[in-house]
Amino acid sequence: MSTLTDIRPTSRADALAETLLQPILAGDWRPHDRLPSEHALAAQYEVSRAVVREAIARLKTDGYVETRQGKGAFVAAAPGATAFRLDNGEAGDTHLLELRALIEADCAALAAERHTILDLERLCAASDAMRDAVAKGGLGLEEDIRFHDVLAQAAHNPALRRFAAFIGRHAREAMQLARLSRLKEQNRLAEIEGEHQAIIFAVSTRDPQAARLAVQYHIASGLRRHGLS
Amino acid sequence: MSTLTDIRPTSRADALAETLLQPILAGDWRPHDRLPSEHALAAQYEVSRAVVREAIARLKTDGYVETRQGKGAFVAAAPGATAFRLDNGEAGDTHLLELRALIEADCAALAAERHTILDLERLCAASDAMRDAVAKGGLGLEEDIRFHDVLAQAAHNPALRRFAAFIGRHAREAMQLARLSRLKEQNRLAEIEGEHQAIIFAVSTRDPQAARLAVQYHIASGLRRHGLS
DNA sequence: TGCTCATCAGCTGCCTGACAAGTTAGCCGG
DNA sequence: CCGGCTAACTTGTCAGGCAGCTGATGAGCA
Repeated sequence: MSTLTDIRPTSRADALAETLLQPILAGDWRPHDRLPSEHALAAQYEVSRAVVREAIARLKTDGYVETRQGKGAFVAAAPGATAFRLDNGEAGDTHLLELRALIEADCAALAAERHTILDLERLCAASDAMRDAVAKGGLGLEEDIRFHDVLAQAAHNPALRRFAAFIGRHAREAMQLARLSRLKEQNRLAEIEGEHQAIIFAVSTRDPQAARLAVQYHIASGLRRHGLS
Repeated sequence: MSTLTDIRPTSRADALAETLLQPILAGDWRPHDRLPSEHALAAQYEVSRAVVREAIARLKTDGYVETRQGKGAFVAAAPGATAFRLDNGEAGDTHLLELRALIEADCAALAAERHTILDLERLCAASDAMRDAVAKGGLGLEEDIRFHDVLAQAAHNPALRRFAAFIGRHAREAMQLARLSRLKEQNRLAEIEGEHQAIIFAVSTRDPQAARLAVQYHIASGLRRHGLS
């Protein structure tokens, strides 16, 4: 009945986890509903109990199901509430890049309001480090990441900073599809430097709106540089 | 050597996953490093291979390790990049509530630029539904969630909408600690209705800045109503 | 010497069967 | 009718084994 034994996209456990997730996402299995027992699932999908356990373990870590020894497995009260996951197909999505731009702009706006002297010094240092890296012939990718993290740090909101790092990493992966290295040939790395300076200036003048606009321009320019706009 | 067999915080697999996560987070195990084999880990921590497999499966779904059949398990290139997870202790954090306010404001700003007639109709319908629910003596919690989701939908960015739902759920959990039901006694549910109307108006006039401010005021008022500001 | 290729040890993926521990429902005796 | 006990579930854990894949080793050949 099942095709799990025939096609194997990844592993049996992954496939089964995906299969079991559907009724939960679709709402066919409501919160607090009991899932079939591991034994029943193993029989139904023609896999061993170990595979079922691994699939359920994955759904557990994602917060979709909860298990209690002796009682069974249940759909969690708030399915999917523990982790925010980006689909693989979503990488490279323009919506993802836009979300990153919004978050970074929020970081800049908050940074404009709350930054300390130390934050400004760190921002300048990060910008200088990137300029040096570019001057030495590198791409300055690590330094660019560092600059944006320092900006997020200046917003003084750890949750925001963590999410900015998370979304930024995915957005960068998406952009790498567009051949980062060719930026070097076109000598456009200097543009980035100038945009970073504009962000620092907007933040230093404690102008949230200007900081937001500076970041939005910076991200949009990045997309244009990568031919993604 | 190990205490896993003595104390059991949750399950052996959970405990082992936590144990194995530490060297990764601390940087002792660098990306692309190979983990000890399942057999070696089972011997080292005095558990069965099934427990080791389940622990590693959990680290896999969180994106900390990758496994390849015949080669072994390796620290992922970008540990923790696949899922954004909120610690339990973070619920109720003011930083989390602020992050939610930023995201909702972004939703409103985008909605102001991109909303369609249908979006406006849905917004009004959601607002009406909440007013009806309150009129009938309810709290209108479900309807309130619906209103904010419709607003996020009007931004026409699925990734943003998903994250808004994710962060909103956590923020609501945090606020429930502050006894939502006492809002009813103080007859403050009408305030929410008015603030929703203000958001709808700002969106309908296609004024991103006004929409952003309207949401920020709405969230801040919500915090004040719950005594969290 | 240098190259090719078969063999093999080790690893993960998966399976089977079993026991331990917790829960629940029903039966039985009072 | 009620309370306690048992039996039949459930998940958690264990042991052992086979299959498929990988990398290295070493024999054989040019």
